[in-house]
Amino acid sequence: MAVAEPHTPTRRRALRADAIRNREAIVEAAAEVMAEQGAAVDVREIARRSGVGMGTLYRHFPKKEDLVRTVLDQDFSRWAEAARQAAIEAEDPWAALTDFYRQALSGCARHRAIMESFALTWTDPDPTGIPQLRAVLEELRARAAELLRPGVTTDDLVLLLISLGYAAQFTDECRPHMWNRLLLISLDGLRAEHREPLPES
Amino acid sequence: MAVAEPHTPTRRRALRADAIRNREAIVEAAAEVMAEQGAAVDVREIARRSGVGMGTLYRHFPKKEDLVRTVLDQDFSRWAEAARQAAIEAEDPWAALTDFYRQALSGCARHRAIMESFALTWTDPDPTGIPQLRAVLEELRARAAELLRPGVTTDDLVLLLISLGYAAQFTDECRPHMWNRLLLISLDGLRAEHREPLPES
Amino acid sequence: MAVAEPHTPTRRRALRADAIRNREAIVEAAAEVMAEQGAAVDVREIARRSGVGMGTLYRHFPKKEDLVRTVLDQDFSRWAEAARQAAIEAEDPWAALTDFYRQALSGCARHRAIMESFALTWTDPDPTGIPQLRAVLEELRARAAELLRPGVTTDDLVLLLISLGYAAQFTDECRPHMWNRLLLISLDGLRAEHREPLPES
Amino acid sequence: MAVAEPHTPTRRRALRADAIRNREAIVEAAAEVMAEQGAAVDVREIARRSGVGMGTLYRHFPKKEDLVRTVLDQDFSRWAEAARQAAIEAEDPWAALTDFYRQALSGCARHRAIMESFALTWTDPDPTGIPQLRAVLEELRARAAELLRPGVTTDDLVLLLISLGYAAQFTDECRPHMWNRLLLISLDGLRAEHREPLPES
DNA sequence: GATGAATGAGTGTTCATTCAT
DNA sequence: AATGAATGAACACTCATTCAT
Repeated sequence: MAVAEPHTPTRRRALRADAIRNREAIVEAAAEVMAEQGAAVDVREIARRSGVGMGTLYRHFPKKEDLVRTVLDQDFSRWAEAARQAAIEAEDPWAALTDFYRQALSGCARHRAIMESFALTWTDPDPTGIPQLRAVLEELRARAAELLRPGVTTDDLVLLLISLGYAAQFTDECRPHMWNRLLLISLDGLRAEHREPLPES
Repeated sequence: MAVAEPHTPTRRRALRADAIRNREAIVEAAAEVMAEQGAAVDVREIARRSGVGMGTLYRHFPKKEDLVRTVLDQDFSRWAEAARQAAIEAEDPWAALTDFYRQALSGCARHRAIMESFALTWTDPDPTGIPQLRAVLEELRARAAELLRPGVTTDDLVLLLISLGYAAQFTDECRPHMWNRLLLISLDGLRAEHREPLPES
Repeated sequence: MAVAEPHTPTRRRALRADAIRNREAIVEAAAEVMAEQGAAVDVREIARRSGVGMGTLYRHFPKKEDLVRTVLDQDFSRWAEAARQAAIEAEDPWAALTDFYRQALSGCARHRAIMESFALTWTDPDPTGIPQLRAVLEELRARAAELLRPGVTTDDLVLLLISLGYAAQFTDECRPHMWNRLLLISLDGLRAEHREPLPES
Repeated sequence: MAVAEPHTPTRRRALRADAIRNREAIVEAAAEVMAEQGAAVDVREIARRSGVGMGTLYRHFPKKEDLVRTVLDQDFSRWAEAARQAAIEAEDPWAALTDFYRQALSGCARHRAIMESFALTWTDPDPTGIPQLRAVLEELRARAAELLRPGVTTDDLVLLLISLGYAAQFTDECRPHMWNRLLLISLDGLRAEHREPLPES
């Protein structure tokens, strides 16, 4: 009697749906707290905010590190993708660069943990994280090559992002968008009209 | 004025000398370890390195925060002063600006806690800390006014310092002085030839 | 007796067959893992190995203790029965005793939980467990009475078994069958030629 | 003024005396609980019984394992030494063996953790623990060589001790000293009059 | 005044047991 | 009935701060 089968996919699905909802609640809560306070959060706080017990949290993420990584991977990717989209929608190569930074920095300003993660992933060969970002910047640099001063590397652009990201972050509360000025200044410094060679790193 | 001192002044003096020596040892040790690891250090480590007991440390600094502040005030001042000196010794206003940043960033790269402290003192009205820095940059800006693009504020210069300081710090281990390139770029962006107005913050 | 069953017997039967299969799978898996690791196992591990969910496991055994007891009862009985068989197949009373111990100890060496259980069931009036064992040893003792030193009680034989069982267990990995020597020694100590009276317990 | 010196040994001593008292209280409490319940104790229970806070416990023993080891080393040594003394005071080689076992087993009966430790130290080359014990038994065996059946090894004697120790332990509550009977039996099995060769281990 | 031992709330993590689906 | 996700009380361990000597 197939009807009585307890292993029907439908039933399974039902359970999973609930679990997935919980998992998402956990990730969402974690993302929220981590954006506010960085990665050094009490797991209990995450559990509380997501409305689940400790066990549930640990069922989905056996180590705190796993959750942190998951949130970081997700938020970092979304953030990088949003910035990439902003670049794509721009009209010209320079606007692409500008819009990319503007979008990215706006994200940095709101997410402490993303900024913290740079320190961890800077030397990390993991294809997500910095490398993902570098790839986008590499392309933007290629497209804007003629507008950029000679010798500017992709690493320069990455470091500039991180650097301004930090500024964006901690001015965000008291002086939101003050970083926009710094961005404009720095980008102007990247223009081709500046011929002075950059020092070896 | 000895009149205000109760009991035998001599004894007091002797003890005070000792106490001051201890206090200095504590601050020195704290500065050392905070430069390496930032402000989130185990107080025990500081006591150990300074060769005093926990009680002595807490007699001088009732809260960890007190010690951290003291160290920060001191190191921040020294750091700012060193940068100011570099500026003073420069030949022209632009070199003064450049040398100031170079010296300051070199300091940031080696002192984790100073970087961390920006976040704390950014909004702090305390005359030491950021305001002290701002005063110097204000002067440098005034001297270089004609070379700077219109609309550049002292706050821009302060934020640029903090921003590059962060870059300096975390590239210092793997790519020392990579921040020099970023510095050159940003400063070029500050030159008077750029006429595009900066946005309101 | 179908008369006592409420509702539709057919359905019930079907379900029960399934339930029984599950129950057996649980017990089997539990037995396996308890032999390896003792009774202090994660219940999840048992559920995993038996291929059932936690709910099913707890439906059959509301407390972990219930499952442990069930497994112990079963494995203990089988183990005792195997030893009894070895005794039955022996040629003479002394060989019966020897073979019983050899078989039993060989079982102890391979089943951690059985050894652990002695501590629990030693004082347990439950007819399975120790009493079951005692009954067999009582019979073996009776048959070998003339070969045994005066005053040897069944309890002595039971305790000897447990004692050697422990030795068997923890030498099994590094020095398998080293316990055989101890068994021979102890049994020789039980021979009738030793007339020295045993102390009151 | 040397009188004021805060680093005088006397002061140091004073503090240490207190600390040592605490340390001893911790070890004592731990030994007590571990004798009752084995090594798997809640550290909080130890802290509670010794009347100190968690921090104090962890100051003296940075890891639970450290405390467990300390207690085990101490109690094992005392226990082994007590047994050795009993052997020394005996009148003849056989009595030495008997008294050694009696004393040792009496200790086993009262100390769960010592019994547990056998499993850990059985293969441990550490000079404390089993090897210490083996050395004593080696000597007792040598002295009683002529009275022992041929082929008895020191390892046999060690394993016999552990084996009977287990029996002693779990009969101690309900049937104290029942193990005395088993000891007599086993030792009789070791006597020279038994010529049957022991199997290879 | 100096010392460093003592304190205990808080942190990451596990696991027997319950419950919604 | 079966599933496995959810629960939360423990547990080992850390560290800013206090206190007896």
